[in-house]
Amino acid sequence: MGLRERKKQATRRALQEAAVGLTLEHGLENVTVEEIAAAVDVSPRTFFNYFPTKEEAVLGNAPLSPDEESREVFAMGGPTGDFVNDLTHLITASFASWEDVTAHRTLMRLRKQILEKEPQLAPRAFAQLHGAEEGLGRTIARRLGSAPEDARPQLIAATAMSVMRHTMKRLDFHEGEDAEHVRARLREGFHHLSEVYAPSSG
Amino acid sequence: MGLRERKKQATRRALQEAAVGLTLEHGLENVTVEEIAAAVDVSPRTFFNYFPTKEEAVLGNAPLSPDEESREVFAMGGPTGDFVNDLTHLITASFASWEDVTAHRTLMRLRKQILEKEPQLAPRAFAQLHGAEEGLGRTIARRLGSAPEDARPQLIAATAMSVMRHTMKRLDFHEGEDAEHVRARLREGFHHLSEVYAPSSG
DNA sequence: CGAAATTTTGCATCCGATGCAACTATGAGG
DNA sequence: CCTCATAGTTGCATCGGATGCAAAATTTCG
Repeated sequence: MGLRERKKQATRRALQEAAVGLTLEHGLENVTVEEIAAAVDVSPRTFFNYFPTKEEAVLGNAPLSPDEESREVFAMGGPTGDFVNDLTHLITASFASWEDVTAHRTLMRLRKQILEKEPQLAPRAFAQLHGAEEGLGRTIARRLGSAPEDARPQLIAATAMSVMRHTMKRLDFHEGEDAEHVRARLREGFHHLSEVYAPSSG
Repeated sequence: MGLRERKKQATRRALQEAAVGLTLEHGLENVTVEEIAAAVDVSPRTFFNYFPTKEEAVLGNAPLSPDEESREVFAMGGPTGDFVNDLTHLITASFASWEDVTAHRTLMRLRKQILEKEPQLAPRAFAQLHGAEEGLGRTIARRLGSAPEDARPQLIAATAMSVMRHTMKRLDFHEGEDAEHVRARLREGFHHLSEVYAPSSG
């Protein structure tokens, strides 16, 4: 990787960290793009060459869609044959590089703190998960062999994302949390659902 | 109701309709607050006396939380004794006045069209449901007698909101859709979930 | 009618965001 | 090393959303 590319990565990272740090310190509304840019010693205009909005610098914008191979495996009935368990594999495959997430645990933790302090940002954070929802529904439809007008796959995708969201909310991004750990938590969540929503369980 | 109050309601309604109409016609980004205000023959500044943001005029801001009595009934094990069925009652009670919703079917339909055409607005629309989630979780916790550290009520609330969202997406806001109709659709949704997430159903 | 309360409005201002053109740094080839 | 092409940075102008404030205008009520 050349000098040019390295500098870009460094600037990007620095802007994210400045955005996160300043937001935690003063609150999102009391931090201007001008300040963030100044902290990194870059012009305000450059900030917008890296991030389309201030919020995106604060929250990050992980792409969040399972790779083609994982989708194919899931659609064909794998990897284990158990629907719920396979679903947890598909979901965790969404983190294009889970190592990346764990490598930046500190940043993730700070972002979690921000989300707790600034509820206005929550919708924007959901938008990422929601973006993946439709595609997830299509993959589920393939596995189930559903007719196109069957609404169930989308429903399953929507609730699965809820479980994912619920699970992520309780992650603390420390060492122990690898993909298998997350899958275990997801399985727990799905299990709770099957208990609660079973007929006459109240 | 005095003249003053009536005029306010009229202005509010007119602004919403102008916002919705212009947005459908030209797209959200191509409609300015100035234009919306001009269409209602009101100063731009006045627009912001009614709505804090342009988006809120377009999407509306129904409060969306069940009334105290409905929460109490649910927490105490009613109204039917079946958990899932009672949950559908609690959720539909969230529409402080369902009549209001049905009375403005046209506006609701237009908003639905907007949400399909302008995906950027979806997160903001979810925010309303998300706002109700935590409170719903607490009510569920009361009914289940859960310990405070039990995460299940929040999980149930989150997925219930997903089912609600999924259901609302398929409403078309015509005459037949009263609260009981919606509850039936919700029950269907919950039923699908119990089937799918049941152990070894793949 | 006239005073009090409430709304509307204009004005100034801030800040996020975008397009554009000039400038600067990097990378590749002779 | 120098030069050119390319990519990235910067300043500038501009737009539009949003807010605070104080001066009109309007409704309410005595």
